[in-house]
Amino acid sequence: MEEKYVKEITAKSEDFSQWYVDVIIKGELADYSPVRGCMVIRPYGYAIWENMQKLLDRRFKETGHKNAYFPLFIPESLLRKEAEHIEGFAPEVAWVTHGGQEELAERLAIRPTSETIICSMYSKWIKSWRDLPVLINQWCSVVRWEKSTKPFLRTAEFLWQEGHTAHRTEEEAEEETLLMLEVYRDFVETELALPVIKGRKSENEKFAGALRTYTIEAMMSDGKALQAGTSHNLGQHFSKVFDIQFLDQDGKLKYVWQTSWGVSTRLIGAVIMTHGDDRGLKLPPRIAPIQVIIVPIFGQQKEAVLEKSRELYQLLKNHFRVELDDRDEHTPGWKFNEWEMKGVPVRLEIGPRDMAQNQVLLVRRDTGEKISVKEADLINYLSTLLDDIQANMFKEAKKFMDDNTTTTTSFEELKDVVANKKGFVKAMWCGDGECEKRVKEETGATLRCIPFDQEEISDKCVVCGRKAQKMVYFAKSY
RNA sequence: CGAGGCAUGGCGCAGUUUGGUAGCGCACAUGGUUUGGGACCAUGGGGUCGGGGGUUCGAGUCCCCCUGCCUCGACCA
Repeated sequence: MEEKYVKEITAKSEDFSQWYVDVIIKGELADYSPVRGCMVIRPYGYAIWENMQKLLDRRFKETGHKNAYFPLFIPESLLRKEAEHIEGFAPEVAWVTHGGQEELAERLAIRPTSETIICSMYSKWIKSWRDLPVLINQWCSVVRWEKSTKPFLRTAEFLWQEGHTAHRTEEEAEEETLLMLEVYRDFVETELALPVIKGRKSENEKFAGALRTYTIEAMMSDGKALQAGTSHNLGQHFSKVFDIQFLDQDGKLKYVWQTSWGVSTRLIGAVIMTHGDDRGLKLPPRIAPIQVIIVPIFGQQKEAVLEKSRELYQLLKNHFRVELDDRDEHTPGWKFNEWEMKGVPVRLEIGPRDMAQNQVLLVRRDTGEKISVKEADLINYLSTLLDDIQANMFKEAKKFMDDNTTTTTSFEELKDVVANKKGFVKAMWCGDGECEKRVKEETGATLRCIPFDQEEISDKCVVCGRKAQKMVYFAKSY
């Protein structure tokens, strides 16, 4: 960076964590609240979430899902039914013990996730093969009493969606699990411009109570991995415990096969950490609350410029998410920094010089490039430009991920890369959880996923040297 | 939850060592001049020093407890 534009934000290179917090607070995405570990999502940050919701919800509907809402409270007995599940969540469940002054006969958990309460209803609703599949999604917040928190990435309460489906056969459930993983991949890559690795979680890393967990893993610009979304094939673990049975066509009583899948407001954190720079946030046009910010440069012709900028606003508002910053109390330069900090993809400057030539000046947030465009071409140009920015942001992020992915064939090399180079490490693995644990203990990196796109790097496990089963990704993660 | 650090107008900080009744920059308000990369002048408002307790004639400053935030680790979307 040739010049330091934004004074409020700590340089990324200086202190990545502080930079991240600065971008969120100064960019007015969120703020700390009086409640430990809980943040307030401010209007600008919430608008990003709303855009994400819209784009995701459309995809859910297109794949046949319907939204519903289940209770926030889960009776303790219900939560305890599936042993593996409660064991996984026990340390982070918040409990309600009193109603008013009276102590409850049975404690109520505040949902850390809704498998149990939803399953209890499914057992009531599902009787016949004709009732299947059940394809339900819920938008809600969940609570996990986290020990250490960080805005968007890990908070005690967070917003998410959780899909819960029930199927007639194992194959159908597996198909659904993979379909939703693909929906997530498509969503984050297309709309959030976040490249991801699609794959399966190891036994150690899978969801408590799942048969198999699939994941999309993204790389943040400090080289750490972030689990961006998960899709679980729950098998029949829950249906057996919650007695979700149906009478199949062959006259036999069978347990349903289930899935669950979710993404959360953590994705906002992923967008910040993947695309942001020293000037602040950089938002992909598809989810940016403001795609084009109009900044009038008054010069000596304040009234005329103001009138023209209002005209431009009217012209553009039916095509783009656009706002006019006609505040008088700030200079143009101040506004430039402000909107760059907030990640607005395109700035439109209009001043006396542009007016004289019937044009406007567009400035790209992603590259800083300045382009003069004739007013007559503006709408077409902008729509192409926004697509271009979206594509370029994905390309940049993809390049960063590729550049920071290293292939290793020895444990020494793996340790060295994790310690000194950061990023993802590709290596062969024998499939033994003990080798996985050794990597974690000796390097701090975890097995992020077993990618669908396999490569044969070598035939030996990077840890123990035994015959390798799979190529996997290791990385330090959030 | 373990180790370390921090907490003073909205934000960033000084004042704490050697207790004496709170200051600077930015931001904010009003008026004026300005406006193509965080403008300038003038005037003005705002804090009781994270919370509680203690020592003292007197505490932002010393002692104890609590809380929150940040970093690292353990655990997790």
